[in-house]
Amino acid sequence: MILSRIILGFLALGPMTGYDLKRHFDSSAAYFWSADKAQIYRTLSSLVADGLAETEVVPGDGAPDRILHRITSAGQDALSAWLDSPLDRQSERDPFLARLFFAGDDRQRVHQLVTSRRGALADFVAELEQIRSRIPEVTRTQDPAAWLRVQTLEHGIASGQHELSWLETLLEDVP
Amino acid sequence: MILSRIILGFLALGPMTGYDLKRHFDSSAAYFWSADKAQIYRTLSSLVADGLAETEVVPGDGAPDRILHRITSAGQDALSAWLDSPLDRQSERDPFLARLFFAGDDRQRVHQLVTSRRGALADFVAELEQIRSRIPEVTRTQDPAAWLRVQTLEHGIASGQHELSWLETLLEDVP
DNA sequence: TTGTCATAGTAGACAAATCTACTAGGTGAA
DNA sequence: TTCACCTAGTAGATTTGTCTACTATGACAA
Repeated sequence: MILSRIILGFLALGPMTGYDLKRHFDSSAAYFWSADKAQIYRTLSSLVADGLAETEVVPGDGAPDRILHRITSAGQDALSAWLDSPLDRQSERDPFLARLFFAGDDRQRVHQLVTSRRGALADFVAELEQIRSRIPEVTRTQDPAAWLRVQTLEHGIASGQHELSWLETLLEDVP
Repeated sequence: MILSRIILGFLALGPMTGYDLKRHFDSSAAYFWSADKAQIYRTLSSLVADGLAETEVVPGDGAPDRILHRITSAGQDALSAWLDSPLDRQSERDPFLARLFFAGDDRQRVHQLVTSRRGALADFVAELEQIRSRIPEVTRTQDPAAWLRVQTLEHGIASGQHELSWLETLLEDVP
């Protein structure tokens, strides 16, 4: 499934441990995917079982061993196949919109809901901007892959801001 | 979980069958939630088991019976409790952004990916606009609950258009 | 008249996601 | 020096989600 392909995508950027991957999901990938720790480790195991990744144990003297995962050439092929496969219809799922849809005619409830979403979203956008600020400037010609990653991040920021401004107009209409 | 609350939200608008719910998920709820048919029926059973909904069998002479589900007062309470409970942190998941992030420096691949997303998204937005066009105009003072549902739909349309225009600029940059 | 679509619901298998709770050592602060 | 947090990984249970395949009937079109 998709999580395994995303993990392959990260492994293609360099070998890493389950813990490294978890940090990626919580930072650079936060605006397009999330993953549970247990799920990451389980998926790594299945990638190794399928020959799409291989492991190398880096002994941590005293500290727990690090299990580095490296993408294999079969893994590269699987990643490419995924990237080139047709997009299946996206099922949009937005828990906030779901609530708002049913919030009904209770002005107070709507106000509270919108305000708390605004707070959470503002925090999220701020986090993305933090991540953005730590990435050095690149042009498309210099490093197309890095440039593309920045584009997706900036889109995440822009669409967050777009929703924020919608929330503002909602709050004006429901004072 | 959330699906059960969304179903309660629909039942609060009027009693309906599993089939009715499936149609709602495929139309009016399409921009904020999707649900599998089997999942809907299973969730309905658990709502009844928990006393949050009750059933009434409407015999279809010849045709299969319709099992109408009606929200109970305990169900109303559960719905209210959900609407007023704190929003948990939203985990954004976007399979298209996930692919784009890893599409790397293959210009052709990026172009193809963006183009096909544009096609699918344009179709989706067109569907939402179709749904919008079938809803009569309401002002907030006339019917606040209906007005709010229209607002969420219009936000779905607007954010779709926002992404579409981003895809356009991407295509200009990656010709 | 055969086929397809819409209605209405059931059953089972399987895959994926989440939650909780562990082991185990290192670092830094109150 | 206790407590919390970070690193690194494992184990198990449970919940959700998805897919496939069924039973039935009515309506409509080729």
